[in-house]
Amino acid sequence: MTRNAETARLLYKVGAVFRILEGDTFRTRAYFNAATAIENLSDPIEDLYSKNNLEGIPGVGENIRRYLIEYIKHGKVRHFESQFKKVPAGMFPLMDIRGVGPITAYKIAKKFHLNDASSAGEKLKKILKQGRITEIEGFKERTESKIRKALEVKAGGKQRLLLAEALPVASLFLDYLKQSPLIIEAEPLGSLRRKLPTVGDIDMAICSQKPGEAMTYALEYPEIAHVITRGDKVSHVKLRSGYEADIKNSLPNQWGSLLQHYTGSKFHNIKLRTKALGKGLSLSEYGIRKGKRLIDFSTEEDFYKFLGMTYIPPELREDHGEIEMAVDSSLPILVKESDIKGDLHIHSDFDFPSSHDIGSTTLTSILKQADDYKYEYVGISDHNPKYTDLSDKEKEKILTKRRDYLLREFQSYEKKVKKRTLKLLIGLEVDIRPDGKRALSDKLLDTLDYAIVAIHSSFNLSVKDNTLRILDALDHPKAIILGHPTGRLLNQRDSIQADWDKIFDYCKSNNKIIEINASPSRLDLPDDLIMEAGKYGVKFIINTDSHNTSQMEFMKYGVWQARRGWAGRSQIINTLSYQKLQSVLNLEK
DNA sequence: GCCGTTTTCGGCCCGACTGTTTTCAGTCG
Repeated sequence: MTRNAETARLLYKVGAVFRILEGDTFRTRAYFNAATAIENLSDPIEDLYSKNNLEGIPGVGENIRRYLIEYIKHGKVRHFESQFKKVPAGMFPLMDIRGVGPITAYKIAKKFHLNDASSAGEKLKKILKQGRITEIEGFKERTESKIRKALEVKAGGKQRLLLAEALPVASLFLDYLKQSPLIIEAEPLGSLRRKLPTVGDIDMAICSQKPGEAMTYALEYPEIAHVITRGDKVSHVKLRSGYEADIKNSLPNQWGSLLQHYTGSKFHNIKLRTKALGKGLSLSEYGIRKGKRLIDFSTEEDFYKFLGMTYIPPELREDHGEIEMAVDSSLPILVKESDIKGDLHIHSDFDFPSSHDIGSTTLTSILKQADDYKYEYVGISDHNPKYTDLSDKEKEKILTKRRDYLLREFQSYEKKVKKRTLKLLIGLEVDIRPDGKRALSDKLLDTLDYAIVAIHSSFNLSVKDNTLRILDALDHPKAIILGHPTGRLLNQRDSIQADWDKIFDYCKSNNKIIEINASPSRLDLPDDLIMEAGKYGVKFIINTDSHNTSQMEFMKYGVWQARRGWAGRSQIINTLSYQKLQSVLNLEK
């Protein structure tokens, strides 16, 4: 568990205790809100603390901030510890079960003396087996079976899905839904629609004149393993693939309100509704209530327009200032997939002693794919030759051979298609060594059109060392792109620690380009850092890092990621024409 | 406990679904 997740969990626990001890739902909500906000931070909370930035966390006020500082400094909070002693510790793990909140967990833990967090789960299973849950007042057989079912679902649960794993699952579901004449429209919702790099479950909206019948049809989807909750308006199911899905239902005249409501994010909606309340308007998935009148919205555009705002693209709906800017009509015009004119991070199948994996498809098929996408240029950037084991002479030989091979293939492709529109650039992805040296000599670097420098080892260095090694590695005219900057692998490896302000400042001053790596398991730079870099005026390039031709379609994930970071076309250099790109990369004509 | 285009006091997004009761509490997103 990351430090942020641990901190969030602590606050959830405290909130739960206040719910039990004082019945104060608002104080509980305050702690839960703070916990959610910290969970969603992408900077580690200790970094914010050391930069004196804790004030910026929404929902964290003076009191919680003080407790957080105590927690960061000492690993615990005295006030919290004394509160925890007043409830059985076994209640907390029970709250991880769907449908079990603070009060249910407390009642179970209290009744059966679950005073130890580590054994509470096993003890609960035993109690369920013996059918003893009904000994608690107000708990009948249905509650018992609900908890039992939730435990089964939890046991078969999976971690968050990559967006690229979720979209195909969603798309099959959409195909099924759209087959029915009852269903006029179907759309993904939630984090899937906001294009978060990972999503928790697969939410679907359906639009029908006969919502009840449409829901019945949706629940007959053969991929549904079982229905967890079922309603005319909302149902929750578990798919055979192990993933959970929500299905929401709407009439056509309320379709816009429904999409808006369930696309979220939660923070975006809370801000929107709080602001609307000030004008005497109450927002819901059914529309906007003004006094006794409910106003319908069949499109989201009309919904936002009624509130005096321009349309806010789903990728921006995180309460990062988009609501205020939509009121002023000052939202940025975001980059689109059709703006992209090339991809400079593609690995070819040229076979040599490479420091990392080589690509698996020929240059010809890469060029053909690029032509299909109507690109103006592609750049091949294989990994550098092995750093050790090879002499500089041998490396030079390899790189010359590679250049000859690529040019020969390129010319033969041009002849075949009888046109000369697509341009080829020959680059290289060069390792940043732990000490900041590049894994290629300056002399060989000069033979390239450009180099992408990137970290591939020693991810756990200090903030200072990582910052220094990145700045050192960029200090050469050909080392112009910083590849997958944080090195994160979603669900697998955290981002490196570095002083990003310093790096962005350097990039802006020295015309270095930051890569937004579109590989679905990377999506690196993270969205909040894209926003941060954007404030410095740094330019980006969206690259796929393709190791075979089929991965070139990942460009759309990079574009979505850029949009989540508020990036417009003018900030992305691979929206430029080839001529302008040459000047950005300092290429001789 | 948080927070401010009715505010430093007095509200706190909004509604669905479930279970146990018949008007509501708990949980979820």
